[in-house]
Amino acid sequence: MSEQISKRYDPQAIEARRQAAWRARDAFQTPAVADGQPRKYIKPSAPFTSGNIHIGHVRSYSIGDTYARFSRARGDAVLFAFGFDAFGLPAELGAIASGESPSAWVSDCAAHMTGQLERLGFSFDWSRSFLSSDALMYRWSQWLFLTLLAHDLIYRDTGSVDWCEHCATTLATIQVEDGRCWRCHNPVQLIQRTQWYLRISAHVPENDLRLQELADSGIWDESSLASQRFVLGRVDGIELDLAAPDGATLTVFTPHSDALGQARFVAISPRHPEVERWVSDPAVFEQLEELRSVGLERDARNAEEIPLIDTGHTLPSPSTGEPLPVLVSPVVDGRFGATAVLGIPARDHTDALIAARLSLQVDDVVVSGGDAGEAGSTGESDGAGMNSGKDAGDSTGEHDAAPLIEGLRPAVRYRANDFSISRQRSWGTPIPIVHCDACGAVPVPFEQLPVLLPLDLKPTGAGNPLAERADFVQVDCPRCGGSAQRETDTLDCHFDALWLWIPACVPAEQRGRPLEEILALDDLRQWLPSERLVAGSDSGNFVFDQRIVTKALRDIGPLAFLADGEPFAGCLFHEMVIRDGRKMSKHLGNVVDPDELLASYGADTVRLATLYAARPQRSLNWSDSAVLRCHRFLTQVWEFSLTSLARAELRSVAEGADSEGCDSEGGEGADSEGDSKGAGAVAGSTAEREPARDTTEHLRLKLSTWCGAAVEKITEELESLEMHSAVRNLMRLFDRIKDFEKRVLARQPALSQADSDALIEALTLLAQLLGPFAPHLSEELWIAFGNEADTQTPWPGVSLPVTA
RNA sequence: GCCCGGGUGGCGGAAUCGGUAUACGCAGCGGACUUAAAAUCCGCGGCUCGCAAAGGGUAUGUGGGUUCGAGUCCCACCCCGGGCACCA
Repeated sequence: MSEQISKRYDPQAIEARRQAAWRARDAFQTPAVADGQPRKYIKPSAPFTSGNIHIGHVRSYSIGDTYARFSRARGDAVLFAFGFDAFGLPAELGAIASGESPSAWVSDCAAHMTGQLERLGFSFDWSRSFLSSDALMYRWSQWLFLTLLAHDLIYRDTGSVDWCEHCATTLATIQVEDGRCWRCHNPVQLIQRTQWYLRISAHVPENDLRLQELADSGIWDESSLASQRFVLGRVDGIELDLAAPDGATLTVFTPHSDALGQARFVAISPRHPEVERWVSDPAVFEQLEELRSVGLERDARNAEEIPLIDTGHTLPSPSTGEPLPVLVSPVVDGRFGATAVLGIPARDHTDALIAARLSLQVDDVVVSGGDAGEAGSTGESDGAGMNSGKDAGDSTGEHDAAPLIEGLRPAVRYRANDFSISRQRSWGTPIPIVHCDACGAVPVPFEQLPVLLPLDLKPTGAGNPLAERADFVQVDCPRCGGSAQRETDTLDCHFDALWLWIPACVPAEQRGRPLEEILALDDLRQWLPSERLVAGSDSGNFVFDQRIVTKALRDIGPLAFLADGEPFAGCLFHEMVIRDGRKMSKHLGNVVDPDELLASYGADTVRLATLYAARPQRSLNWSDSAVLRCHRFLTQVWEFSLTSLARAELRSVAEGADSEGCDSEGGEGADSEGDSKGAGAVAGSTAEREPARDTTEHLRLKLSTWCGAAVEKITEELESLEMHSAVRNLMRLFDRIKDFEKRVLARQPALSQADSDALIEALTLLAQLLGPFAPHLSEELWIAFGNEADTQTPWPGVSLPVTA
């Protein structure tokens, strides 16, 4: 075997050989789970079909793949597969630019990216990959839409969108340049439209509650938890009911339970269910309507700019009875959700700014740095927590030491809001709704799914190509049979993502079956929940909403087997790859091209470098020095291993005949043939004479201790996905192995048989430990060291069952 | 404005529980090998005073604090990056 392998490290040849072998033995096929075998569904992020893998993908999948390979080596059943997120605006723009249909564009992109990912050696089960734009996939989005709609978790409401009159189309934020259309440069206007919304509020408190369980489980990474807390936006405080002179009451909230006497106004969210009761004046109502239709300008979010409407009504202060003006402002939404709050300028920075705009008389403004109102309580969940009176000793709360106010009760508010899921675009999942003049909005019956999206759409940027297709739009009403029109809005990709973590659990050959049969599949159930999600830190919102919808589907029934309604048992959000301290972008010219790196150094080096350069939770500031370091490391491991192996083989050839046992350590008088440099060489056919006394046993013991420590440490680090430390320990182990040889040779001219055996054993262990990190090199060395080819290399100390 | 990260040599960055700051690599300098170059290997490198050696002084964004001891913990501040819901 070893003659076939060049001692020079040639990653291109090695990687081509290994990848061919993996394909031949279908190495990453998802196994059927055996009784008692741990199963792990490792969920990578779903890349958008942009056309190219970028270095951030390499980082993300290197972490996930290392964990997947480690898990297989320990004998776990592993499901590691993904799908492309193929719907969305960039696909339309790509199709416009290339003159293709979006479906052709995304399938070209997916094919190219798949080739890049295979070249990188990621161990995905490719038989399970998919595009979210496949009808077999998006019918699930339609099923989900109808299911949630039937349980009142989807509703219609109005919202505002950017509209270009000239192009007769809705524009996304990135299509608006300085207030003008990207295509025709005419001014953009905001218009009101009916939209579909996802109601998350019913499950938000449970998402909060479960967060503590996830934290206790220990397999949710701390920064992932923090991001979930941030999206949740929990604020603890108190609430009470205020009654206006005319009898109308309003429940108001505040986090500043100890400063009620310093309340100076009441602010209501424009989305508060009872807001209209407080805007009786037609002029004020008009302002409210305008506020709702215009939405929030990006630069008008801060307290100095944000719209305020004075309703002219007042409510009595909870402690003094003084009248407090009642305002309507979206400033409430961004901090506490669609609720009503007390404005306490003396304690709250934002409230102080608003009071200043209203020229309200305020007591001494003592704004504490803590500003508990901001939902920044990402630390401990009770960071802003204060049961009434908890902070009463605070010097700023002296005004109303403790007049007990009736009806005061602890309360919680969440910033997480319902969101719009419909888009006026042609390249998306069609919303399964038919609009009938007689019956209104009628859901398409489940058995008629999927509502197929025409594949030959040619978007131009103007109008809505889907709405212009009579063959799509004109249908009979499912209820009355009369003539009707299909909904021409499509679902936002965010909505597709709510289900898309599940299809990888369904074997490809089962995917065409009726939906209810797939939901009953054992295959589907045994892999859920996913053992670990590995995704970019920008996925926080997606994951939050996946957690919401999983709970909804548990309650409705399809996912009832997930008792806690959590899709991911564990989660790691990694940070992005940057360069020169900046996010990579073509504009800045600081993009790293994975293809070039692959051509120069090979996949093992590139993967190892992304793992080594920074801990996953930190941004990786790209520098070539990490690649050079890793390349040198792998080169040296390769050459040192094969050279040592060749010497050991020479030794056994030379000694094979005359020495009785391979551990024979007899012999006297050191032979002085070793040369000063590669002294480990066994000189020709002259057998080395072993020294009379074993002067290197302590070194072998030390080496063995080092090996044991490395296995222990690296195993722990892989379990907690601390890849950067694991790589450092691999490098350290290699240094120690080299050091062992150096020290032995400082004492005697050549390695004894026992030294040689110990060296080969340590190098074999190193090859084994490298498996999850540099899988191509690892497997070639593992075979070179005489182990069985074409099987999964086991983790040290693990014996894998022989699979037929 | 708000949220989350960061700030250590010429550069990327190490430093487990608060215990020899600057591991490892890049660049640089010196050497080996070579006709030469490239590649590879070995050695030396925080700054500063000192011809040099020996030996001092000083240093982890800034200013305080806790401690026998702080890159690490606490308080205040400065600067940089990322995010802030029709991009995914």
